[in-house]
Amino acid sequence: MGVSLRDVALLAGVSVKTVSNVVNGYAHVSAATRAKVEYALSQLDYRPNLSARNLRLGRTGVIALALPELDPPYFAELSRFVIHAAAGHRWIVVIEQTDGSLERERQVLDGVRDHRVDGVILSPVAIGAEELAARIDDTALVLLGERIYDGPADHVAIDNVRAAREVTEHLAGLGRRRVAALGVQDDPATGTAALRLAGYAEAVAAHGLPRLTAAVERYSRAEGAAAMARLLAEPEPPDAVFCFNDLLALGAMRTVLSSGLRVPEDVALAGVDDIEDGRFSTPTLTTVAPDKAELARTAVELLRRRVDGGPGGPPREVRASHRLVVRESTVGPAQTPSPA
Amino acid sequence: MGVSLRDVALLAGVSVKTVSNVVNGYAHVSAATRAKVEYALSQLDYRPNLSARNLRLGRTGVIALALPELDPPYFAELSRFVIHAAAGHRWIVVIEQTDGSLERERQVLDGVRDHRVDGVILSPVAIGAEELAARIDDTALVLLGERIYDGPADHVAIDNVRAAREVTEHLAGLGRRRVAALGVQDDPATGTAALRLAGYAEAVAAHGLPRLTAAVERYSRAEGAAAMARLLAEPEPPDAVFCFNDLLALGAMRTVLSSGLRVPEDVALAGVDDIEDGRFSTPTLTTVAPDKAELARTAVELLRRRVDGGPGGPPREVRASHRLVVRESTVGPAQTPSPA
DNA sequence: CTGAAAGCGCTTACAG
DNA sequence: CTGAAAGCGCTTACAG
Repeated sequence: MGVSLRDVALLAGVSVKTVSNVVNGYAHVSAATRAKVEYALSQLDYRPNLSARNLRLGRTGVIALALPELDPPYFAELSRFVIHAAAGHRWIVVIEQTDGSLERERQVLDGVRDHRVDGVILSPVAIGAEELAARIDDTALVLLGERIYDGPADHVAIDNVRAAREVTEHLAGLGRRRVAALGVQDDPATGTAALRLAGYAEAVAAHGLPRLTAAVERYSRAEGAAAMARLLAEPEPPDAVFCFNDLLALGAMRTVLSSGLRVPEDVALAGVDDIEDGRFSTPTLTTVAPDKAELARTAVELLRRRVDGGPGGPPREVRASHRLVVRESTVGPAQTPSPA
Repeated sequence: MGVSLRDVALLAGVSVKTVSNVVNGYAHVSAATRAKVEYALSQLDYRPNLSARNLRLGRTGVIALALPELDPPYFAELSRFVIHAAAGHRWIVVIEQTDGSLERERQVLDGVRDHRVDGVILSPVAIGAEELAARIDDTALVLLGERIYDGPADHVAIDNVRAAREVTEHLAGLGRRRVAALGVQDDPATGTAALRLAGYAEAVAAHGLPRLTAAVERYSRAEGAAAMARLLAEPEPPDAVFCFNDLLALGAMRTVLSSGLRVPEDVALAGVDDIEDGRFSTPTLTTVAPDKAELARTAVELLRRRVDGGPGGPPREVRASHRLVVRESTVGPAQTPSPA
């Protein structure tokens, strides 16, 4: 192996403890001793062995971020923020892709008991609140997403119902009379689709508008495109569509445009997530932007509390902020730079 | 802490060594002993402490995947494959975002010496071959990307010159007479832009076509859009553009469409990377698809060799395969499903 | 086939 | 302010 504390101690003519003190920046080391040790440290180019330190300290310095998949833009963007936030706590982040499988989600949770990671930030898909409650005795865990609210672990999410209501109201406020909701799913009451549908329903009811919905299996461009095609095929197609995420909206946009209709003139479109793609689509996409940095920071801080403080009180439900970002897909081109 | 080998040994009435043998699946354990041990193991729900095992074994079970950023779709998609490939070697993957900073790249490389990770898969931006050679004495390292060829470490990439030639030839073969290259940069001879420009130059020269180029600072949609605007503003604009990656191409597409021109009728567009976005843009995007799974698998295997085998011979230069995927942005709609 | 013991490198009471 | 020693949990020669 490499250079150990013992090697440094030998060279500096002090004890291992003293070297450890210097390395860890403890006070109460005489200037002379410190100088000797620091000289030896640099002379030998000492690097602490993190495996040893972690064994001693009973931690790993690693946390897991478990997502269904990494490549949907929303998850990739969120991951970036989580990695940054974790670095601030001297944690490195292992990305675990669960593919939404129950078995994989269980494995990730086991990572804590295997001393593989100090804690887990999980965006659950398959695992239920009951099983979670049963298996996370001492597992530091923070939940993300819309799957489990008021569950057995800390949870951070935006206010989905309010966000959905706001987008729908924006659409209605533009004078649209047939505002559809695209992305309905047969999920539990606290699922993403259910919450966004609830917010949509509140808004259309308040405006006395009809309720139009299109269901999907997955939140992908392809499903968004197909669902939009079904909406357009109806006798009275919508003049605005609130898509439950940006990917669906981008797929829907493709369908609208390729059927010769215009966005937003014929159909206004809005999504959720504020992924980068929507800023560069033609037209650019109106969306709900969750504060991803805040989401990430909060999740990491909650995890830090659990790791440091043991059990530490009942699970916390935290709301992160969001804002409506209005772009061309609902209000038309503003000052789009017209090339040539 | 939790349950240790010693606790299991006590309960089973055997030595720690024997429990370790059973846990690690060594042969030569009598059936009776094995049964006793396994009973105790499950009774106590034993979990090996990976920190301890790693300290003893001198490894961490973690590798780093260091990329400039995670959210460009190409990197997100590639990461997913790397994580899968690494799992096959019982490695978990820490994603390190370097932001292209030299300091961050150095830190990541230090991770090996800190016993934080067993090895690093790095897509370098700032660090040069010379510095790399100087600092990677015993660091297991595999390079990705186009920045460093024939450097001091193993390297995997597709054949960029050939790929660029193939796309350009596809464009020329369609009868386009003014094929531009979008994405030129002032980078070293082995940089992405230089290699793709070389392939492009070979092809246009072979077809007796003029050489038209547009430079960019970064490979983003925004820069692609801006560079395309400059090309369209020229007296004789191109009728086809080979964009050095898909993001640039998607940006360019936005510019072409919003200036009232058609893709591919007026301007054919092609990119590189085969990111998912290009499969759902309007029109869908012709591109060079690197075999990302092969890239990832090869990188992980090379790393495994270095970690297991010590130095193990001179650096290897490996080519991963790619293929041209022809879509609407060069040949027009084929059987696009026309809704309603 | 199984056991007793050493040691990986670190941190931390406990003395002095 | 500094040192000698124990111990985190594991694996591995070395015996028997």
